[in-house]
Amino acid sequence: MAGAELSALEVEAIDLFVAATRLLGVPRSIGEIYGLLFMAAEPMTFDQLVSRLRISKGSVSQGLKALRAFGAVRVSYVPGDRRDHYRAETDLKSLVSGFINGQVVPHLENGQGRLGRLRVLAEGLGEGLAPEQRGRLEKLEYWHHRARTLAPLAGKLLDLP
Amino acid sequence: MAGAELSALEVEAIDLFVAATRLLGVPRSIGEIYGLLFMAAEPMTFDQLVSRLRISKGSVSQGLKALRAFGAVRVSYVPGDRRDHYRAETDLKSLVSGFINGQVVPHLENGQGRLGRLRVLAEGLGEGLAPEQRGRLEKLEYWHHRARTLAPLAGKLLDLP
DNA sequence: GTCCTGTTTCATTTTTTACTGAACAAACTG
DNA sequence: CAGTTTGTTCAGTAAAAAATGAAACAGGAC
Repeated sequence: MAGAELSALEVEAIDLFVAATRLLGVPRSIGEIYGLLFMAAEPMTFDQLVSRLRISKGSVSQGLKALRAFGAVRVSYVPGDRRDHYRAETDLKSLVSGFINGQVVPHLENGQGRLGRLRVLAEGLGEGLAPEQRGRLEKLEYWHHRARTLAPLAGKLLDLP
Repeated sequence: MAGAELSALEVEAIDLFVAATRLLGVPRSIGEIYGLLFMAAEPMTFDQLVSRLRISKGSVSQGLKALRAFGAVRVSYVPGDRRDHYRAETDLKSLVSGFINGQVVPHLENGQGRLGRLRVLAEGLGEGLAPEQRGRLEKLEYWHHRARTLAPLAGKLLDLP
């Protein structure tokens, strides 16, 4: 019933990606799934992930959903098999762009709303707003603009140097 | 005993920075502290932060420690006052560099170690390593190299466009 | 020295987040 | 069609992270 033990190589690779999830603030199980797929010589099925990683179906389902959402795993068609087979996307540019679009851009967008409200409050205060505060609000607008223009370029950046 | 209520402007600014902490994966209290300092017309003391934000001394102490660690707050000297006065650093380049150096670079450094172990394991396998796996390991080395060379440039990037 | 004042530390509690597993749905099979 | 396989959802639970507050500490002031 249980899948094969993980090899030392797989364990080490998974460990590396699990460490990366800390930095990125995504759940550990996502790192486990991506790590195993990354080292796999060929695409793996849902139940292989469950049995080899020994995590629940729920976690695998949620994890794959998230990974698909930002393009970090792809589904391969395998003739004669009804199950989906998953493989890791390994193009760095795609991964970075996917992450930015999935995790960062949405935040920037509702930052838009917050900034708007802040601007309204500031206008309401008129002279009640200290010059320092006015300057800070300008900084914020500038930061936000910076982030919004640079975010889409993050992937492309990897081409240049 | 309690500090003045937060103004609507302050609440909104704090809210914005608290939202940012989610994205960056740092504790909420750090966003509150930075947000309040950011909107403050002048530097604030430890106990002002405690009483106006109504969070514990422990949180303020830890939060300021972290913020100082990556250069997001500075301590101002105020003549005749024994207390430290804190102000927000608002130079975007400094903030970005500080964050990268504090949160990202350490991760990259111990990624170094993990990669080394992975390399050793791979060599031990010799022909037991599938060509796909060999390719993946090369990708990893490349990614890591990329990250290490680009990380220090992140701040400078903000000069250009 | 003792007494303040300002800050840090850390064991405990609270809150948040991620994981589990069983029930469910959809799609295929014979 | 009934039965099976494949994958999803979600309420409950477990684990991790953050906040609290009391105690300890540092360094002036007296």
